[in-house]
Amino acid sequence: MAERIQITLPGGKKAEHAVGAVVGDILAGGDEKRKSRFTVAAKVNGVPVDLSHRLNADAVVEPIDAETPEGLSILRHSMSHVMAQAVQDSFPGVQVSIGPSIEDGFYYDFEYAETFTPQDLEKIEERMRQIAAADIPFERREVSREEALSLFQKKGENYKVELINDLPSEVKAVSLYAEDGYVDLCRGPHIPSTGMIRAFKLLSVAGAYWRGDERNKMLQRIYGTGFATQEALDEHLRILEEARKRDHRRLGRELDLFQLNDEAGAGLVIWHPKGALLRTIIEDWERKEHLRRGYDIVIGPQILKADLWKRSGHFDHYRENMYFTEVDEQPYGIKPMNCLSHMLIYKSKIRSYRDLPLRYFELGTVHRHEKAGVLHGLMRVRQFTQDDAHILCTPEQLNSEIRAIADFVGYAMGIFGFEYEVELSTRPENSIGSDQDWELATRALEGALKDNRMTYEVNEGDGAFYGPKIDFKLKDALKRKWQCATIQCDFTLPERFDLHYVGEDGERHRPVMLHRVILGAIERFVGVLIEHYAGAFPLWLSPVQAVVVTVTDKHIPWGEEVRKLLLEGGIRVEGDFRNEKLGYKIREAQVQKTPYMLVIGDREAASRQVSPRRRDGRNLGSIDIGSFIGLVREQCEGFK
RNA sequence: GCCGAUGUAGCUCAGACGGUAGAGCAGCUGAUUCGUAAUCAGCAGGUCAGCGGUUCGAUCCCGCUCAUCGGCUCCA
Repeated sequence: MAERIQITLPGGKKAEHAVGAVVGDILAGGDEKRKSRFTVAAKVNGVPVDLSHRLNADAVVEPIDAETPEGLSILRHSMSHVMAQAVQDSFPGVQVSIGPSIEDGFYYDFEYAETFTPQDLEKIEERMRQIAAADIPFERREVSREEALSLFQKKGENYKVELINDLPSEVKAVSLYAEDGYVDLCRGPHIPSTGMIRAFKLLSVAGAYWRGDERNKMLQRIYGTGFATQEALDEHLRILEEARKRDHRRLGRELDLFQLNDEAGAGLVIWHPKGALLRTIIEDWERKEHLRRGYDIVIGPQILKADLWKRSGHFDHYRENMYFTEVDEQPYGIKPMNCLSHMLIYKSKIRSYRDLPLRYFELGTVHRHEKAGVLHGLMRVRQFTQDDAHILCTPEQLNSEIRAIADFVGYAMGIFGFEYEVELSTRPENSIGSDQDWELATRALEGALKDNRMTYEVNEGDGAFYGPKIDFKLKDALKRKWQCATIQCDFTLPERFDLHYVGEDGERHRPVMLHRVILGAIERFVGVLIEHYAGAFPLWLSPVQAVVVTVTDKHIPWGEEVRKLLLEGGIRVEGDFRNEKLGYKIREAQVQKTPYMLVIGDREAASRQVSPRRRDGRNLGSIDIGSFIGLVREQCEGFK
């Protein structure tokens, strides 16, 4: 006879669960009125259990709150169960697979002969609301593997059967979750009952490989999102809408920065004047900063003989992603990376330890044959320019070089207005190179991070095949993460190209090579910048910093003169002298997110001044041209 | 590459059981000369993504291709 225990649910409601056999995991919160953490008074068998250990049957019940990440994740995961039930209720013949919570919501993967449509999603949502309204308890039951197996075999749930069969042999029992007759294989934990499900929305259907393996069958994945409260859901949907408005593909067209044209080819960016100017501003900044930090600027050719790519190992490891061509019946590879010419520069003479470190910097344009399905605006393209550098140094210099790069990244992120996170990726499965080299390189990277007192996460086995790496992920205004800077340690290429330097001892030694980028691909970085600033770039980056706006035609002569004076003063300025009302021209400049609008009317013509209006709507009153130029320069120097 | 959806004017989108298409904004022309987010009027604008098939006739139905969008896989 199972002992039964009474649990207090949020809102004071009582629920009874059997200890051991049936245990509901408790989610507190979820009640709109409760903002503070809610404590559930419940113990099961008196055993406290870590919720991360979800196979433990004697679960209990630490207070969880839907406003904490764990609580929200449990809520969403429970929603995915309810969705699965709703789908199976509405569409007979659907097989379920798995349905976890994810960063912004949840999903569940289904196999079904028909394709789910947006109308189907509404139907499923409706059924979910019914299940939620019925306030059905989630009940946990432990059964033997065999029992579970026969249950799901009988139901024809082949994916569940596969999951059970693939459990490690020492697992003797599995847990089931049931809601009023509906049973699913799951580790839990879940909310106590479906009544806590209030705020959710199904968002989209997409294909997804079973178990994430492209050799497997593709299932239909339904994505949804959910929150403890309607307000939180509304806020999330608002952020999604905001992200849509900031989409760099949309703003790129509206601000006339670039185009992606299918006549030109997929993944090939055509930069319009303003976009090209923005890029140029960034590139000029890069050159200046690299020279300041002791880098040498170099330039290599776009194509190199195929033999060279064979020697570097790219032909073996990267051929699928390379473009090839032929010149005078000789095969050539179009560069997907910039390292090779840098190696040849190093090899062009005998190097002494006194020459090291050598830092070769190239704004290198590369071509990579990315699969058609992965192309995305400026974020994933087939031709792009990296702010690439290769540093050749002695093993002893590794630490200080890596630290300097990390500092450079931090400086750059500050200048462009981003926060960032750091990840260290270690040796992958099929890597090349000796254990000793990997050890040295990994220690060097990790040591430099520690010496710089940086916090970082470790991604085991996520490094490049030739060496470990540090990745920097920047965070934009909407908290989305983007890969930008990376530092990769490489012993292989110096080996393959037989690079050496003459040491203090007069002997030949092998240098180490660091591959690194700071902003990464300029294309992607511009895309991220556009979305981060929603197109309203800081003054120093704005392709057009000011627009001269005349009130009527008779003010054009002074307007022209102002524009000329500003151009001479180094300001990126345009004139809008069209026969339109002032309000119309202000609106247009505003939509274009131009930092300054200089209104020229009777007053300004008489006093030979300008009246700047900032894009935030503030008017600065009438000031002299010289003062305005000084103002702009000062802001630009401070990267404002 | 895979699953699904989509492709109509520069942009956002209507539309016709198969009989070669519209609206707003943008553009152009004219009027207007105006003080900080949209002045009025007129005009022009389209191989309905491309190629092939079915049909008396295809932008619409079918097939292929290309591209885009949402994901998956990939990003050494």
